[in-house]
Amino acid sequence: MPELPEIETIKRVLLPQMKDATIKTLTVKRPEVIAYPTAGEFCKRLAGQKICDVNRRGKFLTVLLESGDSFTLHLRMTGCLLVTPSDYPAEKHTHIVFELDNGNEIRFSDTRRFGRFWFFQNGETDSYSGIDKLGLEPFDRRLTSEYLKDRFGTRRKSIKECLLDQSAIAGIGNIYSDEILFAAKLLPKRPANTLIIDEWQRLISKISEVLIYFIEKNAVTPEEYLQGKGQEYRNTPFLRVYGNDDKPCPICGELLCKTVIAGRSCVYCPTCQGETEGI
DNA sequence: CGGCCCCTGACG
DNA sequence: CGTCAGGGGCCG
Repeated sequence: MPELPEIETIKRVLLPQMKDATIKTLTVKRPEVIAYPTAGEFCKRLAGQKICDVNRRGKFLTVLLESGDSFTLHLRMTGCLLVTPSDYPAEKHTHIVFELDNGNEIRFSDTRRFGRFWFFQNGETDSYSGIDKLGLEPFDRRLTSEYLKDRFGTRRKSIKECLLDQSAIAGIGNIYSDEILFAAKLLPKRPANTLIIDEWQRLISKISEVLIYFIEKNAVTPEEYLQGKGQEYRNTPFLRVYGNDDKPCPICGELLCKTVIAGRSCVYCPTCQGETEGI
């Protein structure tokens, strides 16, 4: 469910609520959500630790502890993190509760239970979560048209798939790949090896533009975030194509089309994104 | 690469 | 009832 803009929002909302808090105890109700090392070890190691920072990398969050230990998490499709007063009613499917020394709790809930946590001791290398296989952050200055052309320029795979490839660019998912391609006026199914340098350039500039736009649109206060159960802050009204199939294109008014690319649903405007300009 | 897996819930 | 969902991993 959440992509880079949502993860960034979660980080911004939760960091001030977690920073400098100490984890008194924690409860893991579903051991399978702890991918490394084990649920028992996860609880034992984290109890008593003080939180000093939260970082985002792609769609991952890493919580840094004063000791130098850390834990990394990925929310996958339906994962949700909330900081709540300890007497706040619990969400269904709450799998981990961190009891903090400031009267609050960090709660992880996840309907589909795809989300995962990994714990690492100070100095231990994370070769488990997949965070080490991520490509460039979308706002990295090294993300240039040359970088993408080198990586994908001779490949036939669609540019939609290129955007979803976390080992090339980290953080773009199915919603924002559609939004970025719409903004860049490029057909999602275009094979990467047919793009000219100007088109790569356009794609690059729209990647950061669209993601920054949605990070801003998603901004919420901690109160609003909690009120919306960590879900409702997502500003679907601002999406221009995703979820709007069979509705008119916001630019030209033609009906948007829906298709499937690499097993993922994909919405685009055949006119604005240039159906006629060569597949 | 496609296909199937992990899960629950919403919707047709 | 079947299909689909914004995640990723694994398998042949």
